[in-house]
Amino acid sequence: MATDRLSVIFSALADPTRRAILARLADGDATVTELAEPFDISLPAISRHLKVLEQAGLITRSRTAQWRSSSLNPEPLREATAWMERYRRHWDASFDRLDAHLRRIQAQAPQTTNDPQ
Amino acid sequence: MATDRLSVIFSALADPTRRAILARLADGDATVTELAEPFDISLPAISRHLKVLEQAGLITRSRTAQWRSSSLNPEPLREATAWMERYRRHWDASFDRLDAHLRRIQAQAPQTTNDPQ
DNA sequence: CCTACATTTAACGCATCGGCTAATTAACGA
DNA sequence: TCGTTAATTAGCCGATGCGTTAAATGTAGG
Repeated sequence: MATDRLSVIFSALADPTRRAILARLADGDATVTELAEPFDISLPAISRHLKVLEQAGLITRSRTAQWRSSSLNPEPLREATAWMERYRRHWDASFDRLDAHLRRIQAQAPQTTNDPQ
Repeated sequence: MATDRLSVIFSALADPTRRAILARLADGDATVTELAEPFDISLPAISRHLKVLEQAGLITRSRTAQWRSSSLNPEPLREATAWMERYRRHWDASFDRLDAHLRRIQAQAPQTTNDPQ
């Protein structure tokens, strides 16, 4: 069923290997072999993790000769965070004040109003 | 494998029904039957969704007579957000400035330093 | 005690996930 | 053109996820 965007993003983040890959990519682009190096799993497995991350929009990939470089695309993290932000007032007492403050400096989008997922 | 805390949290959030349940609970506690009402799925299915949410720490449950009330516990969302925040600098150009500002007003925990997952 | 109501547990089916090895594709370079 | 290296695809397997229906459990109340 996981057909909606947020489900795809959260599913992608649910795997520790994939999160570790994202962490690695935060330090710079890397090829599949480079990304596989720290792990005990096979190259095809890494390849499929990358496919999952790509489909979630969390990485983009480019090809140079026979190497496929992956780079981090954190935009979906922003989406996921945006969803969670709706609950921030429940955990952070001073959220409202801070939020208002942030919006003032940032002049962000007019606030996500009411999409239930 | 999903044995680490973040994996459990993200897995719980990966299902749209569970996210909708959380959204509902943001408006106040509810019983299993009340939570099931908007959905086309069986009560046992909802019951298991609640179990998943509970194991992720996203809800807590209390029993009054034969009713089990669920209430939102957003603390894990804070954890998940904390993980994502590490990438914020990649998507938000003005993050560093804002982050510093936030830390100044909030006097938060001394900043997550270096846990790779 | 017996019934009704709320919820969970059991047992099943089916799809997806995450791993593997083997085979294939793609590009380079001698 | 042939061999090497990089990466993906194919096919398999066991585990898990999410749904179902039927049965069991727990609690209140006549």
